[in-house]
Amino acid sequence: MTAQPYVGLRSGQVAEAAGVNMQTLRYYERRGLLAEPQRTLGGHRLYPPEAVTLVRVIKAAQSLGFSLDEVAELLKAGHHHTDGPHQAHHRPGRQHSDVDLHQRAQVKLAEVQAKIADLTVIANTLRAAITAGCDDLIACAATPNCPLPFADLADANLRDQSA
Amino acid sequence: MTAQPYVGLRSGQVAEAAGVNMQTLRYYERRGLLAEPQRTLGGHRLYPPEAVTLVRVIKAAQSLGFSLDEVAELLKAGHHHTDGPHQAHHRPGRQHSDVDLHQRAQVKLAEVQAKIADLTVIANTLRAAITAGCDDLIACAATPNCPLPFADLADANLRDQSA
DNA sequence: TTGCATCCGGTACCCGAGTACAGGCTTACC
DNA sequence: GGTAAGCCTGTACTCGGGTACCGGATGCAA
Repeated sequence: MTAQPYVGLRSGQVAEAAGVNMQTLRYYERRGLLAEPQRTLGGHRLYPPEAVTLVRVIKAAQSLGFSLDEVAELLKAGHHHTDGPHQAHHRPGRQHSDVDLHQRAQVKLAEVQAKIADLTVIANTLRAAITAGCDDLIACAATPNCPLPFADLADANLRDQSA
Repeated sequence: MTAQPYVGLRSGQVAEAAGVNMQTLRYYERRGLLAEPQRTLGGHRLYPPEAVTLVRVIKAAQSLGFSLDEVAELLKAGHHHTDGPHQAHHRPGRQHSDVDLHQRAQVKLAEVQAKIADLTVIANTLRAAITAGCDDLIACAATPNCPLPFADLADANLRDQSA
Protein backbone atom coordinates (compact mmCIF):
# COMPACT_ATOMS: atom_id res chain seq x y z
CA MET A 1 0.00 0.00 0.00
CA THR A 2 2.59 2.54 -0.95
CA ALA A 3 0.52 5.68 -1.01
CA GLN A 4 1.09 6.19 -4.68
CA PRO A 5 0.11 9.61 -5.94
CA TYR A 6 -3.15 9.58 -7.77
CA VAL A 7 -2.97 8.01 -11.17
CA GLY A 8 -4.41 9.63 -14.25
CA LEU A 9 -4.10 13.03 -15.79
CA ARG A 10 -4.97 16.22 -14.03
CA SER A 11 -7.12 18.71 -15.84
CA GLY A 12 -4.16 20.94 -16.47
CA GLN A 13 -2.29 18.15 -18.13
CA VAL A 14 -5.20 17.17 -20.31
CA ALA A 15 -5.82 20.75 -21.27
CA GLU A 16 -2.19 21.22 -22.13
CA ALA A 17 -1.93 17.99 -24.06
CA ALA A 18 -5.07 18.67 -26.00
CA GLY A 19 -4.28 22.28 -26.59
CA VAL A 20 -7.29 23.75 -24.88
CA ASN A 21 -8.04 25.81 -21.88
CA MET A 22 -8.82 24.08 -18.62
CA GLN A 23 -12.06 25.95 -18.46
CA THR A 24 -12.95 24.46 -21.76
CA LEU A 25 -12.70 21.01 -20.30
CA ARG A 26 -15.15 21.94 -17.59
CA TYR A 27 -17.31 23.53 -20.20
CA TYR A 28 -17.34 20.37 -22.26
CA GLU A 29 -18.13 18.42 -19.18
CA ARG A 30 -21.10 20.67 -18.51
CA ARG A 31 -22.16 20.23 -22.10
CA GLY A 32 -22.01 16.50 -21.79
CA LEU A 33 -19.20 16.06 -24.27
CA LEU A 34 -16.82 14.81 -21.67
CA ALA A 35 -17.93 12.32 -19.11
CA GLU A 36 -17.36 13.29 -15.52
CA PRO A 37 -13.95 11.92 -14.69
CA GLN A 38 -12.70 10.26 -11.55
CA ARG A 39 -11.78 12.48 -8.70
CA THR A 40 -9.13 12.50 -6.09
CA LEU A 41 -10.34 12.40 -2.54
CA GLY A 42 -9.94 16.10 -2.49
CA GLY A 43 -12.11 16.53 -5.53
CA HIS A 44 -9.54 17.13 -8.23
CA ARG A 45 -10.34 15.60 -11.59
CA LEU A 46 -8.38 12.62 -12.80
CA TYR A 47 -8.71 11.88 -16.47
CA PRO A 48 -7.78 8.74 -18.31
CA PRO A 49 -5.36 9.30 -21.16
CA GLU A 50 -8.06 8.79 -23.79
CA ALA A 51 -9.57 12.03 -22.66
CA VAL A 52 -6.88 13.83 -24.59
CA THR A 53 -7.75 12.04 -27.78
CA LEU A 54 -11.38 12.68 -27.19
CA VAL A 55 -10.88 16.38 -26.75
CA ARG A 56 -8.85 16.47 -29.91
CA VAL A 57 -11.52 14.65 -31.79
CA ILE A 58 -14.04 17.13 -30.52
CA LYS A 59 -11.91 20.03 -31.60
CA ALA A 60 -11.30 18.44 -34.96
CA ALA A 61 -14.91 17.74 -35.67
CA GLN A 62 -15.92 21.11 -34.43
CA SER A 63 -13.37 22.96 -36.45
CA LEU A 64 -14.95 21.40 -39.50
CA GLY A 65 -18.24 23.00 -38.89
CA PHE A 66 -19.97 20.72 -36.44
CA SER A 67 -21.57 22.46 -33.54
CA LEU A 68 -20.88 21.14 -30.09
CA ASP A 69 -24.36 19.71 -30.00
CA GLU A 70 -23.73 17.88 -33.20
CA VAL A 71 -20.44 16.60 -31.94
CA ALA A 72 -22.13 15.47 -28.78
CA GLU A 73 -24.65 13.60 -30.87
CA LEU A 74 -22.01 11.99 -32.99
CA LEU A 75 -20.14 10.90 -29.93
CA LYS A 76 -23.16 9.66 -28.12
CA ALA A 77 -24.45 7.98 -31.24
CA GLY A 78 -21.98 5.19 -30.97
CA HIS A 79 -21.35 5.27 -27.32
CA HIS A 80 -24.42 3.93 -25.65
CA HIS A 81 -23.92 1.00 -27.86
CA THR A 82 -20.55 0.40 -26.30
CA ASP A 83 -21.85 0.77 -22.81
CA GLY A 84 -22.08 -2.93 -22.24
CA PRO A 85 -20.45 -5.71 -24.13
CA HIS A 86 -22.65 -7.44 -26.71
CA GLN A 87 -25.84 -6.45 -25.11
CA ALA A 88 -28.13 -7.57 -27.88
CA HIS A 89 -31.37 -7.01 -26.06
CA HIS A 90 -32.27 -3.44 -26.74
CA ARG A 91 -34.92 -2.07 -24.52
CA PRO A 92 -37.41 0.27 -26.10
CA GLY A 93 -36.64 3.41 -24.15
CA ARG A 94 -34.22 5.04 -26.55
CA GLN A 95 -35.97 5.50 -29.87
CA HIS A 96 -33.62 8.07 -31.20
CA SER A 97 -29.99 7.37 -31.09
CA ASP A 98 -29.55 3.90 -32.28
CA VAL A 99 -31.63 3.41 -35.33
CA ASP A 100 -30.39 6.35 -37.27
CA LEU A 101 -26.74 6.12 -36.55
CA HIS A 102 -25.86 5.33 -40.08
CA GLN A 103 -28.38 7.81 -41.32
CA ARG A 104 -26.85 10.40 -39.10
CA ALA A 105 -23.49 9.71 -40.57
CA GLN A 106 -24.93 9.83 -44.04
CA VAL A 107 -26.62 13.11 -43.43
CA LYS A 108 -23.41 14.53 -42.09
CA LEU A 109 -21.57 13.19 -45.06
CA ALA A 110 -23.97 14.90 -47.40
CA GLU A 111 -23.52 18.14 -45.51
CA VAL A 112 -19.80 17.87 -45.65
CA GLN A 113 -19.90 17.15 -49.33
CA ALA A 114 -22.08 20.15 -49.92
CA LYS A 115 -19.62 22.26 -48.01
CA ILE A 116 -16.79 20.93 -50.05
CA ALA A 117 -18.65 21.73 -53.21
CA ASP A 118 -19.27 25.28 -52.11
CA LEU A 119 -15.73 25.76 -51.01
CA THR A 120 -14.56 24.43 -54.33
CA VAL A 121 -16.63 27.03 -56.07
CA ILE A 122 -15.10 29.74 -53.98
CA ALA A 123 -11.63 28.37 -54.46
CA ASN A 124 -12.17 28.48 -58.18
CA THR A 125 -13.49 31.97 -57.88
CA LEU A 126 -10.47 33.08 -56.00
CA ARG A 127 -8.16 31.32 -58.40
CA ALA A 128 -9.90 32.94 -61.32
CA ALA A 129 -9.75 36.28 -59.63
CA ILE A 130 -6.07 35.86 -59.02
CA THR A 131 -5.07 34.73 -62.46
CA ALA A 132 -7.41 37.11 -64.20
CA GLY A 133 -5.88 39.92 -62.23
CA CYS A 134 -9.40 40.78 -61.27
CA ASP A 135 -8.84 43.34 -58.63
CA ASP A 136 -12.31 43.85 -57.39
CA LEU A 137 -14.43 40.99 -56.29
CA ILE A 138 -17.66 42.87 -56.04
CA ALA A 139 -17.21 44.59 -59.33
CA CYS A 140 -16.67 41.19 -60.86
CA ALA A 141 -19.55 39.66 -59.06
CA ALA A 142 -21.90 42.46 -59.87
CA THR A 143 -21.17 42.95 -63.52
CA PRO A 144 -21.52 40.35 -66.25
CA ASN A 145 -18.09 41.33 -67.58
CA CYS A 146 -16.05 39.01 -65.51
CA PRO A 147 -18.27 35.98 -65.17
CA LEU A 148 -16.97 34.62 -61.93
CA PRO A 149 -19.31 32.14 -60.35
CA PHE A 150 -19.99 34.38 -57.40
CA ALA A 151 -23.54 34.87 -58.45
CA ASP A 152 -24.03 31.13 -58.66
CA LEU A 153 -22.62 30.90 -55.24
CA ALA A 154 -25.11 33.36 -53.96
CA ASP A 155 -27.82 31.38 -55.69
CA ALA A 156 -26.56 28.15 -54.22
CA ASN A 157 -26.86 29.91 -50.97
CA LEU A 158 -30.43 30.85 -51.51
CA ARG A 159 -31.18 27.31 -52.52
CA ASP A 160 -29.58 26.41 -49.23
CA GLN A 161 -31.71 28.73 -47.20
CA SER A 162 -34.92 27.54 -48.67
CA ALA A 163 -34.01 23.88 -48.25
CA MET B 1 -41.07 67.72 -62.59
CA THR B 2 -43.65 65.01 -62.21
CA ALA B 3 -43.24 64.15 -58.58
CA GLN B 4 -42.14 60.64 -59.33
CA PRO B 5 -42.06 58.37 -56.33
CA TYR B 6 -38.57 57.87 -55.04
CA VAL B 7 -36.52 55.62 -57.20
CA GLY B 8 -34.50 52.72 -55.85
CA LEU B 9 -35.25 49.86 -53.55
CA ARG B 10 -36.55 50.25 -50.04
CA SER B 11 -34.89 48.31 -47.32
CA GLY B 12 -37.74 45.89 -47.11
CA GLN B 13 -37.43 45.09 -50.77
CA VAL B 14 -33.71 44.59 -50.60
CA ALA B 15 -34.05 42.42 -47.54
CA GLU B 16 -36.70 40.37 -49.22
CA ALA B 17 -34.81 40.05 -52.47
CA ALA B 18 -31.60 39.09 -50.76
CA GLY B 19 -33.27 36.79 -48.32
CA VAL B 20 -32.19 38.54 -45.16
CA ASN B 21 -33.78 40.42 -42.36
CA MET B 22 -34.08 44.15 -42.63
CA GLN B 23 -32.24 44.51 -39.39
CA THR B 24 -29.41 42.64 -40.95
CA LEU B 25 -29.07 45.29 -43.59
CA ARG B 26 -28.70 47.92 -40.95
CA TYR B 27 -26.30 45.72 -39.13
CA TYR B 28 -24.16 45.35 -42.23
CA GLU B 29 -24.32 49.06 -42.70
CA ARG B 30 -23.05 49.60 -39.18
CA ARG B 31 -20.32 47.08 -39.84
CA GLY B 32 -19.28 48.90 -42.96
CA LEU B 33 -20.19 46.11 -45.33
CA LEU B 34 -22.89 48.11 -46.97
CA ALA B 35 -22.36 51.71 -47.86
CA GLU B 36 -24.87 54.13 -46.49
CA PRO B 37 -27.52 54.36 -49.14
CA GLN B 38 -29.40 57.36 -50.40
CA ARG B 39 -32.31 58.51 -48.37
CA THR B 40 -35.69 59.88 -49.13
CA LEU B 41 -36.42 63.29 -47.74
CA GLY B 42 -38.14 61.59 -44.91
CA GLY B 43 -35.09 59.51 -44.11
CA HIS B 44 -36.03 56.18 -45.60
CA ARG B 45 -33.21 54.25 -47.22
CA LEU B 46 -33.12 53.91 -50.97
CA TYR B 47 -30.83 51.23 -52.28
CA PRO B 48 -29.56 50.74 -55.79
CA PRO B 49 -30.35 47.32 -57.23
CA GLU B 50 -26.75 46.16 -56.89
CA ALA B 51 -27.25 46.18 -53.18
CA VAL B 52 -29.12 42.94 -53.50
CA THR B 53 -26.26 41.27 -55.29
CA LEU B 54 -23.85 42.63 -52.78
CA VAL B 55 -25.79 41.27 -49.87
CA ARG B 56 -25.94 37.91 -51.55
CA VAL B 57 -22.25 37.92 -52.15
CA ILE B 58 -21.72 38.74 -48.52
CA LYS B 59 -23.95 35.91 -47.44
CA ALA B 60 -22.27 33.55 -49.83
CA ALA B 61 -18.77 34.40 -48.77
CA GLN B 62 -19.74 34.33 -45.17
CA SER B 63 -21.48 31.03 -45.39
CA LEU B 64 -18.22 29.61 -46.59
CA GLY B 65 -16.41 30.48 -43.45
CA PHE B 66 -15.40 34.07 -43.90
CA SER B 67 -16.13 36.30 -40.97
CA LEU B 68 -17.87 39.56 -41.63
CA ASP B 69 -14.62 41.37 -41.02
CA GLU B 70 -12.93 39.23 -43.62
CA VAL B 71 -15.73 39.80 -46.05
CA ALA B 72 -15.48 43.50 -45.42
CA GLU B 73 -11.80 43.35 -46.19
CA LEU B 74 -12.32 41.42 -49.35
CA LEU B 75 -14.92 43.85 -50.50
CA LYS B 76 -12.92 46.89 -49.60
CA ALA B 77 -9.81 45.43 -51.13
CA GLY B 78 -11.01 46.03 -54.63
CA HIS B 79 -13.32 48.86 -54.06
CA HIS B 80 -11.22 51.91 -53.44
CA HIS B 81 -9.63 51.08 -56.71
CA THR B 82 -12.95 51.46 -58.45
CA ASP B 83 -13.75 54.70 -56.76
CA GLY B 84 -12.86 56.77 -59.78
CA PRO B 85 -12.58 55.72 -63.42
CA HIS B 86 -9.04 54.96 -64.59
CA GLN B 87 -7.41 57.01 -61.96
CA ALA B 88 -3.87 55.83 -62.53
CA HIS B 89 -2.19 58.20 -60.14
CA HIS B 90 -2.18 56.47 -56.83
CA ARG B 91 -1.50 58.72 -53.95
CA PRO B 92 0.58 57.34 -51.13
CA GLY B 93 -1.94 57.41 -48.32
CA ARG B 94 -3.24 53.87 -48.54
CA GLN B 95 -0.40 51.46 -47.95
CA HIS B 96 -2.52 48.54 -46.99
CA SER B 97 -5.27 47.58 -49.21
CA ASP B 98 -3.93 47.83 -52.66
CA VAL B 99 -0.61 46.13 -52.69
CA ASP B 100 -1.66 42.88 -51.17
CA LEU B 101 -4.90 42.38 -52.93
CA HIS B 102 -3.62 39.43 -54.81
CA GLN B 103 -1.84 38.21 -51.74
CA ARG B 104 -5.02 38.51 -49.80
CA ALA B 105 -6.79 36.44 -52.35
CA GLN B 106 -3.99 33.94 -52.35
CA VAL B 107 -4.02 33.64 -48.60
CA LYS B 108 -7.74 33.11 -48.67
CA LEU B 109 -7.34 30.57 -51.39
CA ALA B 110 -4.85 28.67 -49.30
CA GLU B 111 -7.20 28.74 -46.35
CA VAL B 112 -10.06 27.52 -48.42
CA GLN B 113 -7.96 24.76 -49.85
CA ALA B 114 -6.91 23.71 -46.39
CA LYS B 115 -10.51 23.64 -45.36
CA ILE B 116 -11.38 21.53 -48.33
CA ALA B 117 -8.60 19.15 -47.49
CA ASP B 118 -9.81 18.80 -43.93
CA LEU B 119 -13.38 18.33 -44.99
CA THR B 120 -12.27 15.74 -47.44
CA VAL B 121 -10.62 13.86 -44.65
CA ILE B 122 -13.76 13.98 -42.61
CA ALA B 123 -15.89 12.98 -45.54
CA ASN B 124 -13.68 9.97 -46.05
CA THR B 125 -13.88 9.21 -42.39
CA LEU B 126 -17.62 9.30 -42.48
CA ARG B 127 -17.72 7.25 -45.61
CA ALA B 128 -15.44 4.69 -44.07
CA ALA B 129 -17.47 4.69 -40.92
CA ILE B 130 -20.61 4.13 -42.90
CA THR B 131 -19.39 1.36 -45.12
CA ALA B 132 -17.43 -0.31 -42.37
CA GLY B 133 -20.53 -0.28 -40.27
CA CYS B 134 -18.38 1.35 -37.67
CA ASP B 135 -20.95 2.36 -35.17
CA ASP B 136 -18.89 4.34 -32.78
CA LEU B 137 -16.78 7.18 -33.93
CA ILE B 138 -14.91 7.69 -30.72
CA ALA B 139 -14.21 4.08 -30.26
CA CYS B 140 -12.82 4.06 -33.74
CA ALA B 141 -10.87 7.20 -33.22
CA ALA B 142 -9.49 6.15 -29.91
CA THR B 143 -8.44 2.62 -30.69
CA PRO B 144 -6.02 1.56 -33.34
CA ASN B 145 -8.45 -1.15 -34.46
CA CYS B 146 -10.34 0.85 -36.95
CA PRO B 147 -7.74 3.16 -38.37
CA LEU B 148 -9.93 6.03 -39.39
CA PRO B 149 -8.01 9.20 -40.00
CA PHE B 150 -9.62 10.99 -37.12
CA ALA B 151 -6.38 11.14 -35.27
CA ASP B 152 -4.71 12.71 -38.28
CA LEU B 153 -7.45 15.18 -38.35
CA ALA B 154 -6.85 16.06 -34.78
CA ASP B 155 -3.19 16.42 -35.58
CA ALA B 156 -3.90 18.59 -38.56
CA ASN B 157 -5.85 20.68 -36.18
CA LEU B 158 -2.99 21.03 -33.80
CA ARG B 159 -0.76 22.01 -36.68
CA ASP B 160 -3.38 24.56 -37.43
CA GLN B 161 -3.45 25.97 -33.94
CA SER B 162 0.28 26.36 -33.72
CA ALA B 163 0.55 28.04 -37.11
C1' DT C 1 4.50 21.53 8.46
C1' DT C 2 5.08 24.78 5.48
C1' DG C 3 4.98 26.65 0.94
C1' DC C 4 3.66 27.00 -3.65
C1' DA C 5 1.57 25.32 -7.77
C1' DT C 6 -2.53 23.56 -9.10
C1' DC C 7 -7.32 22.88 -9.02
C1' DC C 8 -12.10 23.66 -7.23
C1' DG C 9 -16.97 25.74 -7.94
C1' DG C 10 -19.55 29.66 -9.21
C1' DT C 11 -20.45 33.60 -11.51
C1' DA C 12 -19.75 36.93 -14.73
C1' DC C 13 -18.00 38.42 -18.73
C1' DC C 14 -16.42 38.39 -23.95
C1' DC C 15 -17.08 37.99 -28.97
C1' DG C 16 -19.59 37.33 -33.42
C1' DA C 17 -23.67 37.54 -35.75
C1' DG C 18 -27.64 38.68 -35.71
C1' DT C 19 -32.87 39.53 -33.97
C1' DA C 20 -36.61 41.78 -31.30
C1' DC C 21 -39.04 45.45 -29.62
C1' DA C 22 -40.69 50.09 -28.46
C1' DG C 23 -42.35 54.43 -29.87
C1' DG C 24 -42.51 57.53 -33.49
C1' DC C 25 -42.32 59.29 -38.29
C1' DT C 26 -43.04 58.58 -43.66
C1' DT C 27 -45.30 56.93 -47.81
C1' DA C 28 -48.75 55.61 -50.61
C1' DC C 29 -53.17 55.30 -51.83
C1' DC C 30 -58.17 56.09 -51.35
C1' DG D 1 -57.07 64.41 -45.22
C1' DG D 2 -57.19 59.95 -43.33
C1' DT D 3 -55.25 55.65 -42.61
C1' DA D 4 -52.54 51.41 -43.02
C1' DA D 5 -48.30 49.64 -44.23
C1' DG D 6 -43.74 50.42 -44.06
C1' DC D 7 -39.59 52.34 -42.22
C1' DC D 8 -36.92 55.04 -38.76
C1' DT D 9 -33.58 55.06 -34.45
C1' DG D 10 -32.06 53.14 -30.33
C1' DT D 11 -31.55 49.75 -27.07
C1' DA D 12 -31.71 45.26 -25.44
C1' DC D 13 -31.78 40.60 -26.04
C1' DT D 14 -30.46 35.83 -28.02
C1' DC D 15 -27.30 32.04 -28.92
C1' DG D 16 -22.98 29.52 -29.43
C1' DG D 17 -18.59 28.93 -27.72
C1' DG D 18 -15.77 29.85 -24.78
C1' DT D 19 -12.69 32.87 -20.97
C1' DA D 20 -11.66 35.34 -16.76
C1' DC D 21 -11.76 36.04 -12.12
C1' DC D 22 -12.55 34.99 -7.23
C1' DG D 23 -11.82 33.11 -2.76
C1' DG D 24 -10.93 28.88 -1.02
C1' DA D 25 -9.25 24.02 -0.90
C1' DT D 26 -5.71 20.30 -2.45
C1' DG D 27 -1.36 17.96 -3.83
C1' DC D 28 3.01 17.19 -3.10
C1' DA D 29 7.75 17.88 -2.18
C1' DA D 30 11.31 19.66 0.89
